[in-house]
Amino acid sequence: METFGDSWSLLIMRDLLTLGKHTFGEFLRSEERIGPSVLADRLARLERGGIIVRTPSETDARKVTYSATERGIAAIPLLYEAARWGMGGVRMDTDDPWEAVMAMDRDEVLAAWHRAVREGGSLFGGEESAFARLRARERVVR
Amino acid sequence: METFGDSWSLLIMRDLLTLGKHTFGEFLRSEERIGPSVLADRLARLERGGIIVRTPSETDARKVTYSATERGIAAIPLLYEAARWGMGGVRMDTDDPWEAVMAMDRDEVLAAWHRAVREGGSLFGGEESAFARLRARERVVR
DNA sequence: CCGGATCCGTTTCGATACTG
DNA sequence: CAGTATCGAAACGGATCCGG
Repeated sequence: METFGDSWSLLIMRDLLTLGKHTFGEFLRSEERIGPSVLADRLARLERGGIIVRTPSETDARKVTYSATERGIAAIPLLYEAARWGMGGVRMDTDDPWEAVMAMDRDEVLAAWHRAVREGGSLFGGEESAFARLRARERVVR
Repeated sequence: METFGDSWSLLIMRDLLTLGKHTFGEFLRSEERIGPSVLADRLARLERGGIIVRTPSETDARKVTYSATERGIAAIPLLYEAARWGMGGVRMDTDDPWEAVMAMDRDEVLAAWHRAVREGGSLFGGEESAFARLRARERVVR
């Protein structure tokens, strides 16, 4: 609960789990403009907390990727509810992917999201995103 | 999402919705020792955000109570998931009421919790707490 | 008394510059 | 590109004071 009381940690987890960001630079270029020193601090904290893992590339020392541990993945329902609460039930932007997600079955969304992250993906990011798969499946069901 | 990135606001909402605290003094005497200036600031912010309402007593100006708006009540699922994540699936204290809650059906807990708060109660606080009712019902079902 | 404002030393932030 | 160094500005939080 300590970690999610900090807004930057929350944002990092959001970028990691919903947008599929993995590198220092990607987090740095987030919408909210986090400073590099603060980012480094929060990444270290999250790592110490067992929520993310830092894995430097063996070939190129400059390349470091961050990914969620099982404990980090377990925070997905929390992010889901945070997003739902943040939207406030208001239907403003029909092109917003979050809108589409919230219209789907909660359990199915969470299951697909979990699976995607475990396979190195995320909710929205990448070609094999949970969102893309859910949409494809939705089309089949109809 | 802004409001729940702040740990004090989060704690205030927790005290309000799970422990049934309603007054400045009660929040002040919370486990985490929030300072009066910060508390006043956060209460004002939450009020401006339409998440809580401040209602001074008409008879006694010293008595002021804070309660959750519909928007604040809508944050209950978020608190539920935060609590669940915070426990980390670990079974440490069998007397912990949160443990008992997590063993119950999610939908039923959320429904009872919502109802209790709307009636001026909370999850754990007070005689007519959602928890007390859920336990009573559980005993009947068996 | 109780809700809150004021004051003040300390911590944290965030932005830019810099290093390997 | 990943991360440090630095520094002024802001926020914190703890103690104390004030008004109804």
